[in-house]
Amino acid sequence: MNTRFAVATHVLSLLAHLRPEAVDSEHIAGSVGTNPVVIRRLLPLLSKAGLIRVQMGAGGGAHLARLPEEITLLDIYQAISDDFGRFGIHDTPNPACPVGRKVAKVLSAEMRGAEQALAEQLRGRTLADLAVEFQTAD
Amino acid sequence: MNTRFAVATHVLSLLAHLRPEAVDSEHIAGSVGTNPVVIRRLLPLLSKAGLIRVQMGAGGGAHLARLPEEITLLDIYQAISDDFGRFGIHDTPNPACPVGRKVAKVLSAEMRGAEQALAEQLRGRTLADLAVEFQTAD
DNA sequence: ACGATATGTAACTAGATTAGTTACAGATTG
DNA sequence: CAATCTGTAACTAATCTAGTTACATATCGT
Repeated sequence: MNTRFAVATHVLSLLAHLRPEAVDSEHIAGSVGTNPVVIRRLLPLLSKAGLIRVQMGAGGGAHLARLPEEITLLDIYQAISDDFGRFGIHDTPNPACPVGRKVAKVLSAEMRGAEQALAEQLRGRTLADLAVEFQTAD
Repeated sequence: MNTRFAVATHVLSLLAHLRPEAVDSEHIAGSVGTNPVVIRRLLPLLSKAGLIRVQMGAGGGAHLARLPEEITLLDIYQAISDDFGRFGIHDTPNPACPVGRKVAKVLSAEMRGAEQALAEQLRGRTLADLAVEFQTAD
């Protein structure tokens, strides 16, 4: 299973919690429960998306580049998704069949619609919304 | 990549196209461009979901159990999704961390919301809608 | 300048998942 | 009873993910 979205959201929630302090990959990994290298492979993706800033060297680490209310779950989803889409389409349909000839075009349109609905939901939730959830009683 | 949703939708669109004729797995596989066994592994899932009826033996095959306008893409999506979820959650967060302690609960709620938005979009599209797309000019 | 510290990244391993394939038992038809 | 078709087991190859070790590079503080 792909846990990158969960780990990325965990990391950013942690950075929001400790803001504006810079946190190193070992500390983050301790909270996530994984290896620091797994975190260090994730940080460049979040950095390129403009969600965090990372500093190398002694005293370095990662911190949020924006306010928690300005980072949506869609930002995170897009940052860790290479291109887009978790729906795959089979690649060798039969062009001699009326269905096979157009299935790629028809299905990709449907999948775009589905991804769009997913994206709109994620766009409506921010790290600040999640922070409230983290603070409620168990 | 997971192409089961695409293949399942292809199969059902083909059965809608050839309705009410029963189609065997070899014929279906010829349209999809795969091995008949791949299709035969899919048919029981669609059958259990009540989308098709399958008959063994000579002259057998699969045919739609409902009208195309009564089969939604959500029906298909749920039929082929073992339990649920395109999102995975990492399994060993640190319970000593305020974020790690609640991350599974908070994230699963967000993921449910995202899946729900996806489901609502898929619920609004039927095999009959797709049939129109298959019939438009190239 | 230098030593300590932290990221970025390559390389490798193990495990899970997917699709494809062969083979065959069981069901159904005529 | 012979032909046909599904259901399913077993195996392979390819791909993906996470975890791990190792190290080059960058940065800070003294």
